[in-house]
Amino acid sequence: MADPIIYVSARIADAFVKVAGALADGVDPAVRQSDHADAQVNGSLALAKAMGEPPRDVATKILEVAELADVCSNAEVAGPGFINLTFANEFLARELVASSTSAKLGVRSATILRRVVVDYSAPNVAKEMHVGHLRSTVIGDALVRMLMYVGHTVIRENHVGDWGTPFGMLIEHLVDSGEVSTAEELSVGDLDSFYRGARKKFDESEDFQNRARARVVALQSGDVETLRLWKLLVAESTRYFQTIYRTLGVLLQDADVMGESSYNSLLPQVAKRLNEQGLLTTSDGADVVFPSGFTNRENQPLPLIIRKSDGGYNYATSDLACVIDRVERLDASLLLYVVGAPQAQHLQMVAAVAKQAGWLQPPHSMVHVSFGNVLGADRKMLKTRSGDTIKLDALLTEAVERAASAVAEKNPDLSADARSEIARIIGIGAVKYADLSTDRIKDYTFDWDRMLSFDGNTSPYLQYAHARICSIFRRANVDRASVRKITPTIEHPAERELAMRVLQFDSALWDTLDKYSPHRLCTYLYDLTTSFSSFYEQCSVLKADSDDQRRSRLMLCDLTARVIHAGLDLLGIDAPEQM
RNA sequence: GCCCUCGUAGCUCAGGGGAUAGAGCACCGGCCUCCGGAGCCGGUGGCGCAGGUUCGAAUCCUGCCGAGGGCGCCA
Repeated sequence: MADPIIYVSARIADAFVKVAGALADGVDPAVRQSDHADAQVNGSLALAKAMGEPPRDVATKILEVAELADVCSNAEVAGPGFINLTFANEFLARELVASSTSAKLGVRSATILRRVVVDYSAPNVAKEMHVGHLRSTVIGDALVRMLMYVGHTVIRENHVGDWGTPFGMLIEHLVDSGEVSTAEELSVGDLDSFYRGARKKFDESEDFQNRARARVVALQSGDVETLRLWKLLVAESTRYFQTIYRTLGVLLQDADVMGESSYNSLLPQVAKRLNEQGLLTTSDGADVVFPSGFTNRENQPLPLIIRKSDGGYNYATSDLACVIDRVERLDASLLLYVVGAPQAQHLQMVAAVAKQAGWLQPPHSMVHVSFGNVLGADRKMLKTRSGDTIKLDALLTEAVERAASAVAEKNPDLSADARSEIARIIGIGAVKYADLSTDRIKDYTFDWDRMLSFDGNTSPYLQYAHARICSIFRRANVDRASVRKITPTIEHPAERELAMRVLQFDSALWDTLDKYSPHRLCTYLYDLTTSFSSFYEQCSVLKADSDDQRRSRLMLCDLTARVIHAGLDLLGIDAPEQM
C-alpha cells in the first residue's frame, strides 16, 4: 500500500546487499520513474563503481538474486547498466485495491509522529491584508493540512503584528475619530484608510507625534485605558481577518492568533536567560547577542538586538520568546515559519541564538519555509494601476466574479445558487492553486487568464476532471462506494498509465512534505489528471466491452476522483461534483 | 563591499546526480453518429557564460554576467 516504486526499492536494496555485501552500504538503489519502462534502477551503476566491476555484469547479478517474481512482469539490464522494471499488472491491481480500501488512499503515515507548529499568515492589526499575506496564508494552510494527513499533531499559530511603535499613532487616531466611527470603519474592512489617516496626521503634526509617542509609553507600561483602546483595534482587526480567512477557506481561527503581544511578559526572561549564559553583551547602549557567522557592511560582527538602548524590546526578542514558548510550553519539535524570503537572515540569526542558548536542541528544529514575491505582468511587485498595493479582499472578490462569468457561460443550466457557490469554489481555488503550483522559493507572475484557464496546470482543469468523473457515476446510477473493493483488470495502456499515477499519490505527498513544497503535489495532481483525461478519451467506461471491464473502469474512476479530491483538499481547494 | 535567492522553448512554469530535458499558452495540423469539446492526439522550438567534480551534470562545486533581496536599535 505505497507507491510501487517504494515497494520495489526495498527488494532491490536487498539484492544489492546480497550481491555486494558491505559494499552496498550507503548505495541508494535509486529506483526512479522511467521513460524506458515503469521504473529504472540507477543505483546499479553506483554499486558497480563501488565494487569495481563492469556495470552490466553487476546489474545481471542483481537481477539473478532480486526477488521480483510477484511484482514485476519483466526486468532487464539496459544501456550502460541500468535495470528496467515493468510492474506486473496483477501487482498494480492489488496495490490499487489496497489504496482504494485504505483510509488515506495509499499514503503512508509518518513513522515518527511529531508536534509541529506552523507559523503563517501573520497580518498586521489595523492594516489591510494584501497579496503578500496571500502566499504565507495559502502555503502555510496547505502544509498544515498535509502534515495532519500523515499523522502529525499540528498547532497553527498566526503571529499577528499587534504590538510596536505604530500603535501609538493608531490609538491616538482612534481617540480622535471616536470609537464608534472607528469600529464601523474597521468592520467594513477599510483598514488601510484608517492606517493612512493615522500616518498622515503623524507626518503632518508635531503635536500628534508627541501624543503618539506618549501613547506608546502608556501602552507599554500597561495603562488600563490605553490597553482597552488597543484591544478594540485588535478585536476589530482580527474579526476582519476572519472574514478573509472564511472567504479564502483556510483553517485559521481566532484561537490560532498568537500575536507578538502574547510574548510581552516573556521578554525580560529572554534577556535574563541570555545574560545568565553570558551571551548578552552591551553595544552602543543596547543589549545584544553576536551569533557567529553574521557580519554587517563593515565586516564587523552583526548583532541580534535583544534590548534597545531606550530599554524597549524588539521583534528579535519576541521571536526568541516565541521559540522558547513553542519548544518548552507547546513541546513542539518542528517549528515551520512560513515567512517571506527577505527575513531569511533574521530567522537564521534567531535560530543561531536559540541554538547557542540551548533552547533549540535536536530533535527540535526550526525551518524557514520562505517564498518569493507575487509579480504583475510587468515583472514587478503586483500593484494596482495607480500603484497601490492590492487588497486581498478585492483580489478574491475579482476572482469569484471572473469565475462566475465563466461558469455562466459554460454551464448556463445551473441554478443561480449552485452557480454562485461553484463560482466561489473555482475562483478561490484558482487563486490558491496559482500560488501553490509554482516553486514557492521563486517569485511568481500573477495572471488572471492563466489561472482561470481550463487548460494547463490549473485548479479548474483538475476540478473539471473531477466533475466529469462524478458525472459518470450519476449517469451510470452506480453508488461510488460500491465499486471500491473491485480488483481492476489492467489492460489498455491508458488504464495502466492511470493506475501507475494513482499509486504515486503516496510518494507525491511525501516528496512535497520533504521540501515543504506544495507545488510538487500540484504537479502530481496535474499529471494524474492528464492521465485520466487521456484514459477517459480512449477507454469507454459506461460502454465498456464487458460488465467486468465496466466495473473495473468504474473502480479506477472512483479512485482517481478520490485522489484528486483528497489532493485538492490538502491544498485547501474544494472540488465540486458539478461545475 | 559582503551575504542570500533566482536565470530552462517567444511567454508562464516543471524537472534539482541517470539513458533522447517535459507541460501549458502562442503558432501549425488532426479528432465531435463520442460517458461533460471547459476535452483528446500530433508538430515547430530551450538548460545565461566558462571551468571543475563524477562512470554520468539542467541538477553538485568555483568564477563571471544578469535580476531580485538582505546587511544594529521598524516589524
